[in-house]
Amino acid sequence: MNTINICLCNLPSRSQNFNSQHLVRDNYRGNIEVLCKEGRLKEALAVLHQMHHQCITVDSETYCFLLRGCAKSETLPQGKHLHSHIIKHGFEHDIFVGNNLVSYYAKCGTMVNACKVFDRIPQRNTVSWTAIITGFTRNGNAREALKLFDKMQAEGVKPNQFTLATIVKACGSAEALEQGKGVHNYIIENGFELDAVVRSSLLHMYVKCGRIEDAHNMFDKMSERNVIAWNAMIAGHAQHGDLKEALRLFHEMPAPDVVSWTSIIAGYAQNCYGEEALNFFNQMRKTNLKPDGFIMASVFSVCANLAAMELGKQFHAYAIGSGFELDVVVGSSLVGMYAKSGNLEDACQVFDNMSRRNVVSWNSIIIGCAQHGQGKKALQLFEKMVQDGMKANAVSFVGVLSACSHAGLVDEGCHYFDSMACNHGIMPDISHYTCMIDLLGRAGCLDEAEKLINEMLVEPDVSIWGALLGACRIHGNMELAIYAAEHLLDMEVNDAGIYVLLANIYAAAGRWEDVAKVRKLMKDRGVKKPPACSWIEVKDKIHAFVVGEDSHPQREEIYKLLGSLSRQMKAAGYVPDKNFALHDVEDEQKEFSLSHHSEKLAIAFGILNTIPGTTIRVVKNLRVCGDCHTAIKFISDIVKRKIVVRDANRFHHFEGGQCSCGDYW
DNA sequence: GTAGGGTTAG
Repeated sequence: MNTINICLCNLPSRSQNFNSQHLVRDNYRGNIEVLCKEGRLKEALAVLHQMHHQCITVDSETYCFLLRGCAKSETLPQGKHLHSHIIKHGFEHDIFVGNNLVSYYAKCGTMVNACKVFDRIPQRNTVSWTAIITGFTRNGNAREALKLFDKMQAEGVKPNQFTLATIVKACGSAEALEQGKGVHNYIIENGFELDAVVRSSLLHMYVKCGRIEDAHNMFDKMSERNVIAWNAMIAGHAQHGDLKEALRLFHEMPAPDVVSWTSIIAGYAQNCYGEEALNFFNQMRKTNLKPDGFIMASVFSVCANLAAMELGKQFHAYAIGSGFELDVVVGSSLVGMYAKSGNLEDACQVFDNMSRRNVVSWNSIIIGCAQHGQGKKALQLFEKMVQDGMKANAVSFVGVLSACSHAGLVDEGCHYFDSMACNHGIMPDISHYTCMIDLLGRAGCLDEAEKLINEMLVEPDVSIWGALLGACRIHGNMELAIYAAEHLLDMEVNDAGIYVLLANIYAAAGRWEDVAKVRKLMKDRGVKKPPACSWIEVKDKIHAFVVGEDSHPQREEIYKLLGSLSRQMKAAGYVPDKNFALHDVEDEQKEFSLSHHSEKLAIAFGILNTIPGTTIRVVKNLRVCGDCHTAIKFISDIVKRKIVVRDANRFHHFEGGQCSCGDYW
C-alpha cells in the first residue's frame, strides 16, 4: 500500500477548491498509466478501486491503460474481473475499450473470449481487425488469421502497416509462400514497402518459406538494416544449418543483441554442436547483455543433450538468481535437462512445480519416464494429462509407445496404439509404427511384428527394418534377420549403426565372411562408423573417452583399475561375452578390446575421481554393448556404487549387481 | 495494434 500512497502524493488536497473532479480524475488516470507501463498492475487496479470508492467516473482511456497492463502481464483472472467492471459501467461497446479487450484476451491465449468481444464491437475498424488477426497468428492459428484477412478486405476495411506486418508473419508461419507474395505485391502497390517493420516481416516470411536466397536479396538491397533484419537473416541461415553464414553475419552486424546471440546459440545447439553453443553462451555472459528465458531454454536443451547436469544446475540457479520467471518453455527444457542427465527425481520435481504446462512439458516428463524404463509411471502421467484436458499430440504417443516398449508392456502398447486414431484423432506415422515393431520385436512377438510391417499403410523405412533387425538380434532369429537385412542393404543406408548391428549378428553366428562383406559395403558406400564415445561430467567438466583411449593423463590408473575389476568380476562369476567384439581375432585379444570399451573407461574414471558412494552418470553415443552391460552390473556390486548409463536409446540404472532395464533393452 | 530468438521424439 505504500506505493499507492506514493503515487497519489501529487493529488490536490480535497480542501483545494478548484475544479477538483476533473483534476483528480486526470491525476488518477495519469497514475494508472504510469503504473501499467511499469508493469505494476496490482497497484494500478488498487487505484481503480479507489476511484470507484470515491465515486470518480472512470473514462475509456483509463480502462484501455489497464487492459494493456493486464495484457502485458498475461494475467487472466484480473483481466476478466476488469472485463466485468467494463460491462457494468457500459463501456463494452466503446471501440477503444473493445479493441483493447480483444488484444488482451488474444495475449492471454483465450481466442474464444477474444472472438466473443470482437463479434460484439459495433463498428469494427482496422485496429479491431488487426487485433484479432494478430491474436490468431500469435496463438499458432495462422490459417484462421489469413481467412480473417480476406474477410476484412471483403468488408471494405483497409489494412495499414500494422495489419500487413502481422499478415506477412502469418504467411510465414503457415508457410503460405504464394499468399505471402500476393501480400508483398499489395505492399509495394500501396507504398508500404519502406516501413521497417513490414520489411523485416517480409524477410522473415521468405526465410520461413525456405526462400533464404530471396530473403538475402531483399536484405542486400536494404539501405538501412535494423537489428531485426540482421537477426532474421542470422536465424534463417542458422535454422537451415548454414552456421558459417550465420556466424559471418553475426560478426558483421553492428551491435548484436540477446536475440542475435540466441539465434547463434540455438543454431549451434540444433546442429549438434552443443559445446560450441555453450562457448557462445559464456562469451555472451561477458557482455552487458542479460540472458532471458529464450536463451536459457536453448542452453538447458544443450545441457540435456550433453547430460551436463552440474553445469545445467548452475545455469538453473543462475536463471533463478537473474530474477526471471521460469515460463512454460524454460520449465519444459529444464525437465528435459534433468531427465536426460539421469536424474528423474529432479525432473519430476521441476515438472510438479511448474505453474503452467503445455503439451511439450507433459511430453518431456513422459519421455523422461520412458527413457528411464518407468513405463507404468509414464502411462499414469499420460492419463493425467488427458484428464487435465491437455490434447495429446503425435510426440506424446512416441513417448507412450516407447515407454511400453522399454518396460515390456505389450498389451498396454497395443491398446494405446489402437486408441491413437480412435480416441485422440491422431493417425499413426512411421515413428509410431517403429515403436510398435520395437515393442513387439523385443517381447519376442516377431511374427506379429512382421505382420504389422506388411499391414502398414506407409512404406517401411530404415528405422522399421532396423527395429526388426534389433529384435532378431535379441531373439537369435537368423532367418528373419537376413530378411530385414536384405531390405536394409537395398536402401543405401548411411546410418552406420545398422551395418554394425548386421555385422554383429553375423559375428554372433560366427559368419566372419559375411561380416567382411558388410564391412566392404560400408567402405564402398562411404559409411563411417562413428567412434564409440562415452563421457562423464566430473566437477563441472565433461571428460570424453573413446575405445582404447591411450592419451588420457590418468591412463595408467584407469587401466590398472579395470584390470583389478576384471579379476574381481571373474572371481564373482563373470564370463566375457566375446560375441560383442567385432573382430575376427584371437579370443584373448577380443577380451582386451572388450575390457576397454569407452563406457568402461568413463566409469573407471568416475570411480577414481568421485567420492565413494557417489552415483556415477555416464553417457554413451551408441547403444551400450551386451558385454559391458553384464560387466557394469558386476562393477556396481563390487564398488558399491549406483551407476547410471544413458545410451543412444535409454537409461540403465545399475545397482547391487542388477540393472533397472531387467536386461530388457 | 506491428517485426527477430526458445522447449518434446526419431
